[in-house]
Amino acid sequence: MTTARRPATLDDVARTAGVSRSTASRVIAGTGFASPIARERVRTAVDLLGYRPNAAARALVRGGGVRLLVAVAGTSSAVLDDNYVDQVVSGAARVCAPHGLGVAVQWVPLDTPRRLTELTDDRGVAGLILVNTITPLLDLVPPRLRGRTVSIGIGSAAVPSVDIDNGGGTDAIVRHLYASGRRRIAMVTGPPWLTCSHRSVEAYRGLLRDAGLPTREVVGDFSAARGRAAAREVLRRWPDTDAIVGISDATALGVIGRLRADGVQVPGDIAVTGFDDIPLASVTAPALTTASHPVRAIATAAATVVLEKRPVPTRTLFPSALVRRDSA
Amino acid sequence: MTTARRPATLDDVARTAGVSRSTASRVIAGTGFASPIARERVRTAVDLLGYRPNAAARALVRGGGVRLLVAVAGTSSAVLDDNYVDQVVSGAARVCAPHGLGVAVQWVPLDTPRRLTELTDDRGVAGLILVNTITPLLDLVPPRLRGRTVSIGIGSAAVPSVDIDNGGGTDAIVRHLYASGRRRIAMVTGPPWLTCSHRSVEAYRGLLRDAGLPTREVVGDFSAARGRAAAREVLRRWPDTDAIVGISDATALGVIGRLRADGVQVPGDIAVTGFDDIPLASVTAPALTTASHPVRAIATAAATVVLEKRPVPTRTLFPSALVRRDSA
DNA sequence: GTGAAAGCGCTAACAT
DNA sequence: ATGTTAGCGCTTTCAC
Repeated sequence: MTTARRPATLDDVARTAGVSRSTASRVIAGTGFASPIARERVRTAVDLLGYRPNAAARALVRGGGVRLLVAVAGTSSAVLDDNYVDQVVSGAARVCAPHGLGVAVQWVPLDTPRRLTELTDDRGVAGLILVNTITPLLDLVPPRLRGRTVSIGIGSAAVPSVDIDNGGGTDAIVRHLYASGRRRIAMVTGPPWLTCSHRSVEAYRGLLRDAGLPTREVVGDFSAARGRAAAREVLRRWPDTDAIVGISDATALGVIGRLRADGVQVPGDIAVTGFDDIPLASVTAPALTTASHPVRAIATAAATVVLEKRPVPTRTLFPSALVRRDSA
Repeated sequence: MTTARRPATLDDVARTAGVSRSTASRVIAGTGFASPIARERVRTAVDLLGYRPNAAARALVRGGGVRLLVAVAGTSSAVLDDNYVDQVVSGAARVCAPHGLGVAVQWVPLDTPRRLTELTDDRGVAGLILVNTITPLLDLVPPRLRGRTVSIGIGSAAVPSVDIDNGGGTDAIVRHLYASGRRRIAMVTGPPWLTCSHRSVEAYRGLLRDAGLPTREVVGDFSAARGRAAAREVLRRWPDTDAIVGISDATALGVIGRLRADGVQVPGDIAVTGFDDIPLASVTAPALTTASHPVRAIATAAATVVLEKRPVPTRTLFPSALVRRDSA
């Protein structure tokens, strides 16, 4: 038990283990050779002294950097005020903690993607998680960070992506709507620039086309406020709509709020669906029919990919499952 | 414009500025003396080269650490799966980013507070933000981190606290209820061990006592599920209840869900209030009457205190304002 | 006011 | 298999 004082250094460990620093370093870092005896003695010394490698020193010599950067693209820095981003950052921070790494989050202006370069020029950046990416951004990832970058959203040849299968989730939702007899189905989409939300829209279009049904699209932005406005627009343009697919749970909640204010019954007159399955989705009235979106698991996977920097598939899709509740 | 390659080091800056490393270091770190001319030349060199100090090297020599640790106390690691924690971590990460620092988050078991010591023994920890603290934890903060620790919740002589004025918020809520004619007011509290939630309960008790009204308390845990169960319990124990104060918005939503399932009108039969003013509070049906809780601002303040490590008041309370909507 | 020199704690050749 | 030797990039006495 360390009595008090200065945390133990590698030197202390080596000394008490009766080996050289190099040997101690090898067994601790798990790199290079070491005899079983040496290994054992070092191990003992380590937890006798309560030794914890100094992340800064390690990063300095290896040039590995000391924090994971979560770079979020968007039109304003307000993109950072988002529960989705919070979850990604927090999830990554959780994975990083045991590795002696931290997480930082910064906004990358959509119209000035090269701002990303300033961020990644910093030697302290050990890895990069891109959120809400667009292609120009992907191409700006510096060679130094190759293999240590992952995108939550669309990827590229050089940047693997980890994402939700929103196409599949939307597919399940629209099928459910269709199966329940809905035929005049509208959709409140995400912002057009956000490439990864296109898959949802495409799933919606594909299904309706196959069914010989016309599409009814209104642009949204994931927020409840836009959901409200979108609902009004849908009602105005297509008064006979019998279902509205929201791009997010917040959107759906906004839609429902607006509909109710207009005296429209949900799901009686119009069925409404969300996407995300936020914790509150089961508590609202009516409880939301939606599709799951395991953001936390995705963030964890993304951070893990960056930390372990071992080869990964270009694209990992987390399944999205239909969650049937009362709103549709 | 740096053309490509290896990021500039302090040596590069010194060389192009025609001064010694020491001088360059002084002007960049803003420490020590330097002639205006030297200062100027270094400045120029810095942005000519796009120089960014290497956080790891800096941390190594100064022993300052390289990441902020958010330590969250709780009964299980599930405390980390919480929107509140997410916001704190994300907010802190945002503040840290420009300083070349990262954020890590870890759980501290409530029954093994000394686990905190293992975390803070790490030289990489530049500062500490305690969340959901209890007194034993406060006393475990090592001297090394004095002045670089802040608690979101209760504090101590050695650890300043930054927190929400939940006493004030609850006060406003209960007064509002009373003013609307409610007299049989129940409360769903937070977990008893969580000291900082006591202030809410005390405000509730104080007001009711002053009004000569009996208290009706049920233990909750901030979750909607507990809110549901608590609502049932309230109804069973005090069937004539006409208002329920929830310790959080999620709690209130759970309460409302349960009440509605039982055919109870909200706010007609029973008024229900939350606490937090989450984004969805205005979208639910009925829209939630609640008290604001600027978690993000609090997290930002906490991280700032830690980073700037300048003397701060022992206790900073962020005001909580009543937000009147439809549920009460 | 400025520079020379000595590390911070660790890893990675390079011997041995 | 293990030890010796250089640094990684920066800050900071300590002389000048």
